Amino acid sequence: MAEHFLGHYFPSAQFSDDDWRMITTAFEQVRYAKDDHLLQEGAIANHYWFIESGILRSYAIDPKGHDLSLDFFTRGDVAIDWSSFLQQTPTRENIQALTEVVCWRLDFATFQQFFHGFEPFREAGRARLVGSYFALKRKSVSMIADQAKDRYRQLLAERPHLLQQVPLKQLASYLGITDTSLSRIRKEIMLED
Amino acid sequence: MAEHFLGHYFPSAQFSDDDWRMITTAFEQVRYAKDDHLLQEGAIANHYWFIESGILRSYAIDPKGHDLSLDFFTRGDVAIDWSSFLQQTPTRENIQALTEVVCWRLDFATFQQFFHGFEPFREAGRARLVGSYFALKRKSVSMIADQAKDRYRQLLAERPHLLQQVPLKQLASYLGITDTSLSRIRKEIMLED
DNA sequence: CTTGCTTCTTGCCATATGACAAGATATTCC
DNA sequence: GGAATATCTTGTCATATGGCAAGAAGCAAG
Repeated sequence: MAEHFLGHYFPSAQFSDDDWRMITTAFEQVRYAKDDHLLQEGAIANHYWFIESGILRSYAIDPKGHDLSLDFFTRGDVAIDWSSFLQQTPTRENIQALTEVVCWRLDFATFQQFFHGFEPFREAGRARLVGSYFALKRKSVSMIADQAKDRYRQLLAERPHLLQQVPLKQLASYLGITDTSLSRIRKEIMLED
Repeated sequence: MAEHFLGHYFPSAQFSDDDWRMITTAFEQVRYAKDDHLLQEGAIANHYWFIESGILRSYAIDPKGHDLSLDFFTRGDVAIDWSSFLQQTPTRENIQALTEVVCWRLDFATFQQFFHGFEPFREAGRARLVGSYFALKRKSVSMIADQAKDRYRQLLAERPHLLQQVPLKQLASYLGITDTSLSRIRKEIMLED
């Protein structure tokens, strides 16, 4: 079986050659330029994207008009608005390319077919969703239990590549603070060690 | 077909009589007394619970030893730690009865059998999970975008029954503030209107 | 009823973070 | 290369919320 990029995402061994071929050919490689939008507020998410390279950001505009970063996606991640995609309801989020991006996308109808048709695909999809849920809960607890400086330290430890490539303002709103505060926190940490 | 409490949870019309009977009989009615624990940190969640009456609370102990309320569950809700249940990994949460509780529980093995065996059961389960994810994301954005007073107002509007029956301290940590602050917020709101 | 125990309120002060505005740097584009 | 823009830093001051401790009020148990 030829080595397909999706082998990084699915345990291909669990599929028959035929099934695996059907699945991989259903994904379409897509490229986006910096600042392109993959999903815009109000639309119904009809795709999701397995990322091969580049950085994506999801964000929402809050009632006061502030841009809030919700998540960042890089190689190995799946960029998706779970609610809009699975419920086929209008999204409140936007997904935007922060760099040039190469990814593989699947549409909802095909996803449904695979989800109901292939047990390993189903388990993998459910595991992704649960993983997202867990990560969100962890972040949510951290927002309450930890100070901003600690949240930044954790991001620094876990996703250092983001800090290089994402503008400070977008990181700040992800951490739940202003860019001004993040700049100060960063300075304090520099002085500490 | 006899009217079963689970009819509130599943669109029973989508199942054949035989399937529906198999599903409903797999659920076991369980009662808990106030302060009983249904799940404790460190355990692997082997059940989830459809609630018929009473109030449950999930909480975690943060690194500083503070008790953080994660969620509340009442009639119509499903009390579950999605991550621990679906991934069969040790939980970091606790689920506790705040009142006497009557509920219907299902174990993981049977859940898996139904999930993979019945498409409507599968869709219903996935919809529940996505619903939880969406609610959590909404709360997460609110923690960043709204002030504590607004979060309290929203809780007051959406789940007023909780405010009557849940101790202020447990509500406060759910809102991400101290009981002292919540007491003050509550007073301010009383004076306003 | 009275003694305890939990829950809730209130006062005083501390602190993390926000708001705004001015510069300072870095980046992009012609 | 230089002008225009976006990004980042820093100062001053404002504010939401926390920490701690003392009471007050409600509840439970003998």
